[in-house]
Amino acid sequence: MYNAKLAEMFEEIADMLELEPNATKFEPLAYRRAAITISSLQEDVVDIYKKEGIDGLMKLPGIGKTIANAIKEYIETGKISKYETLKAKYPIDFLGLTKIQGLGPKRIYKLYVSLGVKNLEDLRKAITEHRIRMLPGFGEKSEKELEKGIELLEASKGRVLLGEALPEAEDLIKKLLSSGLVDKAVVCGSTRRMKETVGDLDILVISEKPLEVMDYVTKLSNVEHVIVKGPTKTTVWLNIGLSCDVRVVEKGSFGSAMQYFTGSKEHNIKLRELAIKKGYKLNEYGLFDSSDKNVALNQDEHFIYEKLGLDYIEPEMREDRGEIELAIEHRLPKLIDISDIRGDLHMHSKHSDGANEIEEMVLSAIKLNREYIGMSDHSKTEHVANGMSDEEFLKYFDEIDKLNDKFEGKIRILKSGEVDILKDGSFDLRDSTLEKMDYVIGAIHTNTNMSKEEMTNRILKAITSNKMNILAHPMGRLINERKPIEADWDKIFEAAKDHNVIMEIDAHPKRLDLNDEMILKARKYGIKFSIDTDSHRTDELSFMRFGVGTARRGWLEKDQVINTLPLDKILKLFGH
DNA sequence: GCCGTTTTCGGCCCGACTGTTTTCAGTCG
Repeated sequence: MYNAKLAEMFEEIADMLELEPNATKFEPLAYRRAAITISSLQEDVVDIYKKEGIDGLMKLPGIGKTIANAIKEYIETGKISKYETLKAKYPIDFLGLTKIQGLGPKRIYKLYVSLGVKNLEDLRKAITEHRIRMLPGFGEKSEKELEKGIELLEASKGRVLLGEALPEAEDLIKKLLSSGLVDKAVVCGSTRRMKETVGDLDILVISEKPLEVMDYVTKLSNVEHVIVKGPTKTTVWLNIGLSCDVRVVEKGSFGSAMQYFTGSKEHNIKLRELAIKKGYKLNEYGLFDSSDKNVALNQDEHFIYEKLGLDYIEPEMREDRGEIELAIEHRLPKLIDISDIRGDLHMHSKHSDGANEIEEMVLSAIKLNREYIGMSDHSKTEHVANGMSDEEFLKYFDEIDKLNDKFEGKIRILKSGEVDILKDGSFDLRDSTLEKMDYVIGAIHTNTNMSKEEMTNRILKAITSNKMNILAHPMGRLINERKPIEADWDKIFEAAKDHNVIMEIDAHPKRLDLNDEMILKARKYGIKFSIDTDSHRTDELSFMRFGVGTARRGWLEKDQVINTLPLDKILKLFGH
């Protein structure tokens, strides 16, 4: 997969072009846009090139003849001559150095020319020797800022899981609201878009006392230190290893500010271009007409989209993946909502690796108003998870029967199991055991490094066996920890459609599997999904919102998700 | 360098904050 590498190279070409005196300032922009396109691509550029050649590449947004040819050159020779030429002139590690807060191409070049700084190590040395404060355009303060920047970079865990970021944001908002200084406080940015990982928190505040809010934020107990502080915008470093922007606007701008700070950047750029075409200017303060009058004063986000001729686009869809075009044509999907969820089909108990008894899970589900849950503890191959044998599953089902008697009328507990799909595509339980389940969840936990072809055949065999109803966490990845398995997903989704096998959207914040991009791919096959929490303890049943957020990012509607069905319909779906 | 429901030429999103500047360039999101 060359996508990531190519995106990095284009990013560096852009950095270097910013230093070229005779390059227009729009040329770097073009390379940055190409980098974004390629890094967010679901398909391998090599596949696109093999299938459709240069023309296929040129169909991608922001990629024209020159950049398409550069991609071709890289695929065929492993090099891009433009990159090589520039790199010979600027032998600097831009990729590493631009990661430091406050350091961009121009200042990096200054450091190179005057101090010979080429990389992070050189920079560190120059700082210790106090050589930076001597430079024109730099001072003692800049030197200290860079030192801090390196520290921050090293302390940063990179992108934080949505499951950590969202609760942290909610905590900050609670504090702000109880401060008595703010009228409104909401989370925006990628957290509001429910992106699986979050680079920083964006919090938008309405207040009559912005200066006091800024002071209040910098003094919060979870703030480690202040990165920037102005009259309306403050950036702080939180002790969970994440930075947080707090921005104050006036009441009348709340709608446009929410739109602006929710992003994504790509979505916003497109929206602002559209605004210009319609004779407006869109920014965080409002939507301004040709006489500079804010027509969106005191209006909400819906108004802005409407004024630009679009249907309202839900935050989770705002990624410039075609949603703006659909909104113009009034063809947006009506996204599933958390309130549509009636059941939760995947969870564990003390019978395998869960922390609670079945009954405790049941009580927790009742509190969440679930109509039904599915108990699905591990099967025997999962030794480390204390997986159950056929005999143990029979006892498990007996216990569920008793609990169903006890909780009749309150909730229905379905019998299932997260059954291992073995290396050869068979299951590790007897057919007679599988038949006693209301539905069967199949999962791959072992031999995850098989070749793409072997893995595909393994999964296809399980799907076509007609013994399995749901494929659990299909990609098998753990965010920031474990790579997904390799498989031919087109073949898998096609078979799933033919054999009525449901794809899971595992809502655990570490998994979110299928992820948004794969859901977008899978939905085209017309298959159904199940959003499951895969809970291992009672409090994890609340992970449902992360799964629903991911489904919404994958443009799913209510009727594409089976656990929005009432009990009788879902039993019918499983053939009962 | 890319792109077109005003355009194949002439545009290209927009504003906050910082440091070292006497009026702004660089960086960020």
